[in-house]
Amino acid sequence: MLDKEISQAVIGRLPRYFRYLGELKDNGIERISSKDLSILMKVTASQIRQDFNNFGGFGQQGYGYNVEYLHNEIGGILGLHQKHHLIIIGAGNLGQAIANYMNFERRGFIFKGIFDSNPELHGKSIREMQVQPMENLASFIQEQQIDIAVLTIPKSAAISVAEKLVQCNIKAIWNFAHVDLNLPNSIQVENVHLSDSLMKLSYNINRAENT
Amino acid sequence: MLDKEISQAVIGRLPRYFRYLGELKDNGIERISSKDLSILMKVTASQIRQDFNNFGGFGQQGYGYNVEYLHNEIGGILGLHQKHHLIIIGAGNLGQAIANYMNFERRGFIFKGIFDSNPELHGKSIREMQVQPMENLASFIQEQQIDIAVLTIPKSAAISVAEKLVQCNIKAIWNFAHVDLNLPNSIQVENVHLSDSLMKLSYNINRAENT
DNA sequence: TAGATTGTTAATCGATTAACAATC
DNA sequence: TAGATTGTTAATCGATTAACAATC
Repeated sequence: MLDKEISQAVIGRLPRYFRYLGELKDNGIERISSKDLSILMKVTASQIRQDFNNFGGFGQQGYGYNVEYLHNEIGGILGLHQKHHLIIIGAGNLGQAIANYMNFERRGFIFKGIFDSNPELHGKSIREMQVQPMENLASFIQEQQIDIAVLTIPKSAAISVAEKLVQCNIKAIWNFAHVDLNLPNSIQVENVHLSDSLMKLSYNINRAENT
Repeated sequence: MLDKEISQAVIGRLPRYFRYLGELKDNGIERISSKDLSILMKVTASQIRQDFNNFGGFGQQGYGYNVEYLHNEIGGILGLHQKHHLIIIGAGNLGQAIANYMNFERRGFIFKGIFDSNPELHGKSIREMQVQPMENLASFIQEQQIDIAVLTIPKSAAISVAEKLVQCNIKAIWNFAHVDLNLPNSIQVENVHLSDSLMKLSYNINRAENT
């Protein structure tokens, strides 16, 4: 991978390509042209070819793209060929949901532990893991070589916990708290702001009704 | 609201403005200039003014913007002054988490019911609501005037359920299933694809390590 | 009034789409 | 070979930023 910077617009589309290619592969489709894929995905064939060519030529003139090969390449670009160790901080409903929804394991995201500041939850078993107190956090991250922390705690706690995670040399934070984390650029942050998403939906309902 | 179409890029930023303005308001700040807000939010002042002026002039030269007024206006644009009735379909971990994480109520999204196809869950109580069988869906939507359905079911079920919802005249679907729903344009769909989000994070971890 | 800051037009930048020569 | 389809350059479109006159 060269260092020519890929735009986040392109990155944002890669998981969707990955998903469609996975489905094609599961259906036994061997090859597909950018044109056919564009019809399936409702985007332009131009965009598909431009996107892929950010990472090199995956296709063949007159043939198209080999589905399995391309699927695998995009998986690699997305970093899915490496294993990532992750922990969940916040054992409330959302934290438990994510722990249990570990379809992610299939993609190399290994659930290693769950933490909460509430003593009542300590020792409670979630997916064969006992909820740990926050005091264990630093040593656990180091010992278990944790890459990713999932933040499913209220925003009041999120900022200070995030700073603590940075000190523990975490690589990335998957942030479900409804607050912006201002962390060093070396820490990767991906936000899932559910209420923002719901408000967008609300806007679009409104707009549809008033036109 | 006029019909000059606002780009989704702008809409996507509104909830964040709304959040910051809410916090300023809670902190007793009365007014703010686009410049100060731009520093706080780490965007350009130009963008802020352009964004707001899509909806009309909310500020005053030489003064800036009144925080409370602007907060309220943006809330209105986002449709938060109306009440929305929502149901959750899929009473698994994620569905339960969303039902319980009903901070949303504060914004006018009223949780009215939860459904699941699994008979073992029927009657189970979630936030004082009993899980209902799918057979009740159509009549319930009509009687309770449900606007929004939250889909927290596996993708295998999501497409057929979504089609059923369309027949029931639902207005909008908040889709957590990892599949694209191809529905009529009159139905508003907002996707939350958690695994896409995690893959983006994975890409950025990778990129940070290889540069 | 003078200073501050908006609303808005113009300039720039980046992303998407179209076109086509290269080539399988 | 002829047809198909990529990789890539050029053209277009849209979004962001800069600039500044209007005005509080």
